[in-house]
Amino acid sequence: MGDETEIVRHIVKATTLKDIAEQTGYTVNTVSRALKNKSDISEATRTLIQQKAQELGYIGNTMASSLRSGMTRTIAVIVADVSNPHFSIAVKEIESAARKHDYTTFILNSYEDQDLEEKAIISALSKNVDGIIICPSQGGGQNIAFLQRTGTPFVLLGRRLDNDDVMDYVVSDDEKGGYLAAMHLLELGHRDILFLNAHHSISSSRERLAGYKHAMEEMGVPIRNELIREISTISGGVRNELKEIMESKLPFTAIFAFNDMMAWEAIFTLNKHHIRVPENISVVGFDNIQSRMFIPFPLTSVSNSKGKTSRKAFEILMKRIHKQNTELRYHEVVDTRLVIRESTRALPE
Amino acid sequence: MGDETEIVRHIVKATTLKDIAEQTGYTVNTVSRALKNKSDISEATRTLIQQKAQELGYIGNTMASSLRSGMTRTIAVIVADVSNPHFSIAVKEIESAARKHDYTTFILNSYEDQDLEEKAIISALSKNVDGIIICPSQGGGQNIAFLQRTGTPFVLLGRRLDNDDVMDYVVSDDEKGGYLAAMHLLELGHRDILFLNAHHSISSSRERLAGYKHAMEEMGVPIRNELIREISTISGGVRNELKEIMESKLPFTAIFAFNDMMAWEAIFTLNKHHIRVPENISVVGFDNIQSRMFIPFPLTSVSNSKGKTSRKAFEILMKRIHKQNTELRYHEVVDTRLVIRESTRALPE
DNA sequence: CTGAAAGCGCTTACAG
DNA sequence: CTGAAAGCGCTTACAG
Repeated sequence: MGDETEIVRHIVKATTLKDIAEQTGYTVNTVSRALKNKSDISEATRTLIQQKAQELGYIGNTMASSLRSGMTRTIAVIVADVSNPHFSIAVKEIESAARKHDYTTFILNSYEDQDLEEKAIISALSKNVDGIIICPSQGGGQNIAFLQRTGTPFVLLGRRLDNDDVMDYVVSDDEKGGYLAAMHLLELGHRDILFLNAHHSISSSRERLAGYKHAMEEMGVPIRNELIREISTISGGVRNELKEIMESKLPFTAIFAFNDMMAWEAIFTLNKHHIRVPENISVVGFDNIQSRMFIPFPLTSVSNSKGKTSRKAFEILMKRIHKQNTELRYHEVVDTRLVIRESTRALPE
Repeated sequence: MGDETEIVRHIVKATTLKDIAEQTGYTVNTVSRALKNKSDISEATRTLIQQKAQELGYIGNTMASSLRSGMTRTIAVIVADVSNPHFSIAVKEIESAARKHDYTTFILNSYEDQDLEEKAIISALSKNVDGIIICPSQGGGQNIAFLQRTGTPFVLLGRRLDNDDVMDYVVSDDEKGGYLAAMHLLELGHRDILFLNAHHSISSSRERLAGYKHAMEEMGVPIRNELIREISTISGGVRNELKEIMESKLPFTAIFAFNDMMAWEAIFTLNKHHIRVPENISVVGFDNIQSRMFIPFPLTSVSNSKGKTSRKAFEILMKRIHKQNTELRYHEVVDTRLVIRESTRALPE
């Protein structure tokens, strides 16, 4: 331990309704009702009590009120890894929307691991959250099925599941995104397009692949499975795979990466091998992180409107929590579009 | 709203201690003690009760237990903006450490705004968090002073305050970092070093400036105030400032930016004006984000060990929560070092 | 080793 | 318009 200084410890007991009641002569009940602006309290009483609360620096004990009312005004967001900008932007947007509705947000990482995801869900449930926004981790939907059995409202964000017609979800139009990315490269003359995809248990991975294949077929380019790779989205996965591919001498002139971080890693790795982007290889990413940060490398990328997607997920969760339209499921597919920058160029004839 | 499907709504009431008590014939008290592995429960009873709990899928109600025990096993992390990788990495590390100690983490953004910071603190307090890790927002320490008066344990992360001898903090050695960055540029022959700094109410801003000045003085280079700029750390701030500087024709050959995001934005802006890094201008950043993400632009940057810093802050918070060493304050200054990449080069003679 | 009672700080439902 | 009582689901402190 570093520098350590002596202090006087502050011991402060939080003000409760009881304190306000004692100091105003009303009962705890009346104080509670006055502070919540209930209609059947006289104006004078309300003012008096609210002033006293202000004076004492009263901060309500949400825990206690939740225990009785059944609502915690708390939600949990469960993502693979907040340190991935794609998720941190979503978390920011959700926290921001939640705050405006007076909800507080738990953040939990699942690291694409089924066990950690289950723990995260249980952790959220034991905190009695009113609802959960979750990007289901790769590897299957057992945890989500469990979550559904508990009856706690939740919304899937960014990925859907096989049986998702009984759940709410907000996803991007990943098939269109995959199509746009591949078509862009095809139109530039590329034929050997390496797809650095994520695990096929992730719906967006499957759908982007469908889009890729669709574009290839439309242009009459045969689909070669050795060009389609499933890679860990964890940092370092692309580097290892790409090294192997280059050693195997598999020819390719363009890369379509599952997300921008993987695209960056691909470019980084290529550069290490003195291969230049876009001079030697064209690269397309997904997520358009560049719209939020001025990354100095101008990456062509599929934009999936994280702000809109996140806010939509929160809105739906609110509806679900407040039991509106309980017979309906909300299935939102947010449009994607291609943002062309300087990481892609035409293949020389 | 998009596609909407009818469903059967699941209504599930959570299992409580009472349910387990009824089904085993013991009282709620005994059930509680058995599940918490208290010593004065017979082995047979413990096993029976734990099996029944497992069978019923019992998930404890933390809220209820907190109300009685006074501990929520919940912490809050308050940062300027989780979508900034510097903070999202810290949040990830803290959440990860917290989970291992069975703590759950609230995330709150202050956006460098005093009012939002106050609301975030109140929100955390009303959730009865056991402790708070906070990166104090720019503009003064009134909110932290308020937080201290409440008696809730907290640790400052990344920034300290004037009166911080009465608080715990973990910061980087910012002065050393500023010194290393400036000295590196000076050794490369640069003299007109533009410092794109953050607001002076941020301690790390003041300390990095002190390091910058120290290096300049050591090399006998006069300090010119027009080269030292205070800029909003919000995305877009650098671009505007830099445009203005270029229009004013103020000459500079190198930039030292308060953080990597600002450095990236500077490079992005320079490139837009057809100025190349490092050919025309050298750039040094701070935070070394590149160690966590394969950003394809190799930025020279000051590394400040976010993993170590975050974990340290959590450890100290734990000590504070558990009232260890209450007479001492923990003041940690984590070492910084320069990581030289390709964004800096010697000034031509 | 187990139980009966009280209480954490609120809100709810009802009485007057 | 205000109050007295009960209760949310646990844990604590004590009794036996």
